[in-house]
Amino acid sequence: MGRQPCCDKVGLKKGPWTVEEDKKLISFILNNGQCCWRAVPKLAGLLRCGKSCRLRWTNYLRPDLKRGLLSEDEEKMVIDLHAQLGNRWSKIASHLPGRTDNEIKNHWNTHIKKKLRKMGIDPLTHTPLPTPTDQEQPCPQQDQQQKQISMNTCGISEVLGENKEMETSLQSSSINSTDEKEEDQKSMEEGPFDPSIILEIINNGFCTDEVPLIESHEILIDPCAPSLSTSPSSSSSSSSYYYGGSSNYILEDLQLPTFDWNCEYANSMDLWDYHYFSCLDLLINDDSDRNKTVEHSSNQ
DNA sequence: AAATGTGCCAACCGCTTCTTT
DNA sequence: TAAAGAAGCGGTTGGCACATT
Repeated sequence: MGRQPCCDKVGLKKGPWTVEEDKKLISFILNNGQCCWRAVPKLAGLLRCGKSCRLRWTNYLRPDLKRGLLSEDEEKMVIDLHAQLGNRWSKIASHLPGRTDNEIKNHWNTHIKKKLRKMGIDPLTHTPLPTPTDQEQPCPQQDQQQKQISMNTCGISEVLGENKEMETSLQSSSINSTDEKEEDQKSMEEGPFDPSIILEIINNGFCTDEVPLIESHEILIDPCAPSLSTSPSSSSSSSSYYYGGSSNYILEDLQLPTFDWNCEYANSMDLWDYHYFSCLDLLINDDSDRNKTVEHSSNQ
């Protein structure tokens, strides 16, 4: 069967977005909401493919995005989720409000992977990387039983993390619905994650003193709990990272209302003027990266 | 100061999944 | 039920900024 790639059409622009294009896209979506991405470029007056518009919006322009590096807690969560779900970045992102799959994927590839390798853990399988000593010392069965106990009580990130107060185990936090249960079950069956590595890691010398074992009954399941950093005051010191940053402005500075745009709302001129000009001002004035993009684009 | 290497991330590409007809 | 189209997803790349030699 096969289809023509949507961006192969002659005359469509590629590459970094300009401020003008951003303005058009923001303006269009604020007025019309998100619908039918294929039609968006035409209706918004953009020489982009719908896919490109969707990506730009979801990964950069969306007002509910958090900017800046992932906090420690978020990182731990990503590690745990990755252990369960593998490279399903969108699933992982869905557990981290304000974060995009692209962002998490990038962070994984540039930071977490290295971190894990450095600690002797294979980021792909979440198992210890093979070492000569591993081969020499096969695990006695007794240890296996002990590992089995640990499997149910401890997430890998708790071992890896420097922060000692991991609030919940991933295994509880991610299971919110029947679908997810099934999915997670599937992931556990197929997935590479074998929590029994925890003891091996410990035996290899990783911060044994700092790893409290949590009994399964101690794990709190609160699907309604506020997610990390949903408000500036909701998380620990790490929140200042997001909100104190100089150039990562979009989410906070836009001060947009709960993100559920619809035409009626967006057509309110008062709101529109306020948000529109906030957007434009920020897009044009406040971010070095943005200017970078503009310069870059204008040089092309 | 210039050349080279490395890190990072926005954006693209193409495949998969979902929805509609 | 199958085909076609739209949207979503994950892997990869291009290019800029910064560090190192």
